[in-house]
Amino acid sequence: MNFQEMDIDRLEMAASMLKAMAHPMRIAILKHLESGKKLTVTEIHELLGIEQSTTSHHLGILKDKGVLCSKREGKNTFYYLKHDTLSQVIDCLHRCTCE
Amino acid sequence: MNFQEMDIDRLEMAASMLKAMAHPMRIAILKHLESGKKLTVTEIHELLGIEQSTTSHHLGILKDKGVLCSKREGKNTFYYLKHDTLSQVIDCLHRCTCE
DNA sequence: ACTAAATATTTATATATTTGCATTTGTTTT
DNA sequence: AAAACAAATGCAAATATATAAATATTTAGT
Repeated sequence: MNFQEMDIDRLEMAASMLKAMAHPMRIAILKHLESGKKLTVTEIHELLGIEQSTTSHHLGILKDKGVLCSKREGKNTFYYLKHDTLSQVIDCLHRCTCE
Repeated sequence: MNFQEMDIDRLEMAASMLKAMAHPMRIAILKHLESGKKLTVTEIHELLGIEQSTTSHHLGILKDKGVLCSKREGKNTFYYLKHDTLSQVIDCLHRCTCE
C-alpha cells in the first residue's frame, strides 16, 4: 500500500463519516450528545419526536460510520460520541448557519 | 415562523453544507483551500487529476450549498472557503481518521 | 468577428437514501 | 414461562445522488 492509496482510503473514511452526519435529524441527535453526554434510543426518540425505528436506524448509521459508540446496560443502549472533538464540527456548523 | 421551524431550517442548512462536503474528492478540494487559499478550476483539476467538468461540478455543489465562494478574474474563476472556520471540520476529520 | 482557453450546464443511467410499518430479537420483571 | 419494555431489522415506495459524456457559455487575444 502506497501513500496515494492510504490517502484515498482516508478521504473515503472521512467522507463516510461526514455523510453519516449530513442529515438534519442526525445533526439534531449529535447536538444532544455534546460534551460526553450518553443517551438511550428511547430518550432520543422522545426528545426529537421521531419514530423509534427511525431513531434506531439513524443511530445505527452514525455508529456504523464511526461517529458514535454504544454500550448496552440492561434493556437500554446508550449512545455517545466516539470522538469528543466531533462536537467542534457541530459547533462550527452552528456558527456558519447564522446568517 | 416560530423557533421550531427556524431550528429545522437551520438543521437543514447545516445538513446540506455537510452533504456537500461529504465526498472524497470534495474533501480533497477543501484540503487544498485551507488558510484562505484561492484556486482556479484548472489548478484544482490538475492538482487532483480529475476531469475539468467533474471538477467544476464539484465546485458548483460546494458553492451552491454555501461552503465555497467564487470570484471571476478574467478567464479564471477562483474558489475559496466562505467561512475560514470550516477548515476546522477538515482538520477534525483528519484527526478522527488516524486509527 | 473568430478562435482558443477556462468554466459551466445538461443529460441519462445507475445507484443509494429515507421513512414508516410490521416484525423480531434481547432483557428484565412477575 | 409469560408479559412488558427496549432496541434492531427487513421491506417497499418515494426521493435523492453519483457519474461520465456531450454540449454550452464566458472571456481574452488576434
